[in-house]
Amino acid sequence: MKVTIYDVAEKAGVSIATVSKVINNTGNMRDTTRQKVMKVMEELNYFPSVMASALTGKKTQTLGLLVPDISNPFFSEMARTIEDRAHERGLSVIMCSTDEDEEKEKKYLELLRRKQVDGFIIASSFHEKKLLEDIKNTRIPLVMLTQDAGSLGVTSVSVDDFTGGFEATSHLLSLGHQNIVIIAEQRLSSKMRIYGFREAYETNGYKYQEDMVIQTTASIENGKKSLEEILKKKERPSAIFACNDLIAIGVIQGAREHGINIPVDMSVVGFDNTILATTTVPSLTTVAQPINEMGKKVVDVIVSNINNEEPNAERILFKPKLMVRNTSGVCNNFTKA
Amino acid sequence: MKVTIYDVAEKAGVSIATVSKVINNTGNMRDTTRQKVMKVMEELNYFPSVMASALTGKKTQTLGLLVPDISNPFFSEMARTIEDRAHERGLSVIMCSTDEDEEKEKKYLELLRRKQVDGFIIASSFHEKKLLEDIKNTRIPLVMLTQDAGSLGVTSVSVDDFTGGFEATSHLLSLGHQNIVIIAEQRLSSKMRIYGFREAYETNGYKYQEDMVIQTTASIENGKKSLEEILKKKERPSAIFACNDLIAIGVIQGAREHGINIPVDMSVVGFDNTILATTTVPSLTTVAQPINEMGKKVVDVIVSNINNEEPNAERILFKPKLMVRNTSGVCNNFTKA
DNA sequence: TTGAAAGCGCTAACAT
DNA sequence: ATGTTAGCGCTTTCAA
Repeated sequence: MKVTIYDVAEKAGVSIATVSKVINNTGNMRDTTRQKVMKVMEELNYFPSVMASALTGKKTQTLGLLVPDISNPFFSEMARTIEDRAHERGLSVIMCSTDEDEEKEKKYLELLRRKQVDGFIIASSFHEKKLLEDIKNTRIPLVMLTQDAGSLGVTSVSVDDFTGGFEATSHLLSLGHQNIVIIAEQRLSSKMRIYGFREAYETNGYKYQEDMVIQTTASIENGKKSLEEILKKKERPSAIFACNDLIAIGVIQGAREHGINIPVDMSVVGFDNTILATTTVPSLTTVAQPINEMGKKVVDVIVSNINNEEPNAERILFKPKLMVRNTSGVCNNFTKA
Repeated sequence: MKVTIYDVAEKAGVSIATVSKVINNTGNMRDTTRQKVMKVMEELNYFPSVMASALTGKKTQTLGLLVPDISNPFFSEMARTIEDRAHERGLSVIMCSTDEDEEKEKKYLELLRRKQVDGFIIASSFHEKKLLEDIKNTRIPLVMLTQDAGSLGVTSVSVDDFTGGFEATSHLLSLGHQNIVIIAEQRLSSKMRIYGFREAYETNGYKYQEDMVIQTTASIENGKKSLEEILKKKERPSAIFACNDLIAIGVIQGAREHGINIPVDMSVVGFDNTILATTTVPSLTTVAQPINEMGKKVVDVIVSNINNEEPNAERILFKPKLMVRNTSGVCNNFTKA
């Protein structure tokens, strides 16, 4: 059977209270006693049960991470840094892919609560804000990642999407592109990128119009589909700003199938700077999010929330960085199909 | 405070035993009682604590998944299907990236044991086999993924690496390549792929030599480095068989930098068929592993092990599928630098 | 410096 | 059909 604190206590000839104290490194006791107990724990190959200690009010030492899709390179790269940092801080992480599906969001949240995770990192955009409020009211630490917390009053860590969109657009404009289409997701972060686009666009004296935006969700397939839609327009744009790399790559693949030369006939810029951006050919001009720093930061924030109980709601914005590569080039005025 | 079984019992005017019975859907009771209790649970927004029930000997309903690196697309894609299937079966999964590092393997295993996971899925190749034996002796269900269980006596699910290597090689041979170099990892699966290579190679009357193999670990960077090493050889191979896509892509990138035209000057075939294979240009000829089926299977196996207690050790091999794309072409006898 | 004992939220006999 | 109660493995006063 499993070795328990009782076994250790018995073999060491002390009480379980004493053993507990050495486990938690609390209380005072003779050094020889501590040594003795430690030795026995070693011999018995004893490991305290997280379950049992959690039941007495201590932490479970596990975090819940909700992402839209762990197989999306952006999130798997993010998950990796989160995992590493969490382990450094003594926490494990349970990952859940929601597909931005309302049912799953609810189910996973509930599940993780039942498992008494010490805190949540939410990188999936929640439909039902009430669920999050509920978490907050229960005083379970909660941090938003990759998105703003809105009126929720918790801290959020994300990239400065507005600036990212602004810079991507400025880059395109500086290359002479005026007829640009944006392919965006239904997330707040995408909206901010669009605002950034708009700001840059209008500042340059052009007129932003609603129909410059196409909505979709993140996948290569959807990138292709969006391009098809774009090609049906009377006027073909000279550049496309995709709100993430997956979509951008779909566009590039679709373009190839249509014999559209990128970047000669059309420029493309993505967002995220995942592994795919450097792996595709031509390599993708994209807006980099500092994934590693963001991942680290988000666990540092949640850890401090867990320890301090003080839900100080900040908005932490990281600086995006435009990575100019080979899918963006000067506009050749190729505006007719 | 957190609402407990007592709160429910009190408000419903029954004992906690009754509440427990409705939670677990066991025992007999008047239907009206069940209804009443359920209603109260609803009203109180009550969720039973997994901690507490696990402490009484029930399952924690969580799985431990050990992979080398969750940010490697092969593993993140695998993790996604595992996660989905696990959730279908009522389990969450804690993911840990070991980097194939002995320290981390040990640490994470211990951590997960303390958290009383119901079972382990091990996709990381363990240095210290004893740790795994220990798990097995403790009767915690354990399944190997992506690798053979060796003498461990547990079930394993993997692709038929030997056949995969064989087919990749046959493909290359049929294109006229004879001077082939393999870039492999230090894992058993790579070894099997090499054996497959060897079988195909020798069957065709060629002589396999140790120096046809270069060892490295999975990353684009290492693929590049390996190519550098290869280019230092007196004779440049006409084809390279990389034991996974990441390495293959590194080779392709390196080749481009050296002005080597793929597939004209050199053919490359990878292994895994991750998203990167279709995303790179030219698209990568690679050996596909049926990631989705494997992921499903591995959780089905672990779930049945958890339920039946019977550690029936099978070796489940999935069929690989060669995906011929654009990095492999006929040999142009380009053997001198 | 050490130990006894109550309690964490739940399950599972065993009673009633 | 329902309730009483003894644990599960640990933490934490409070006493000794």
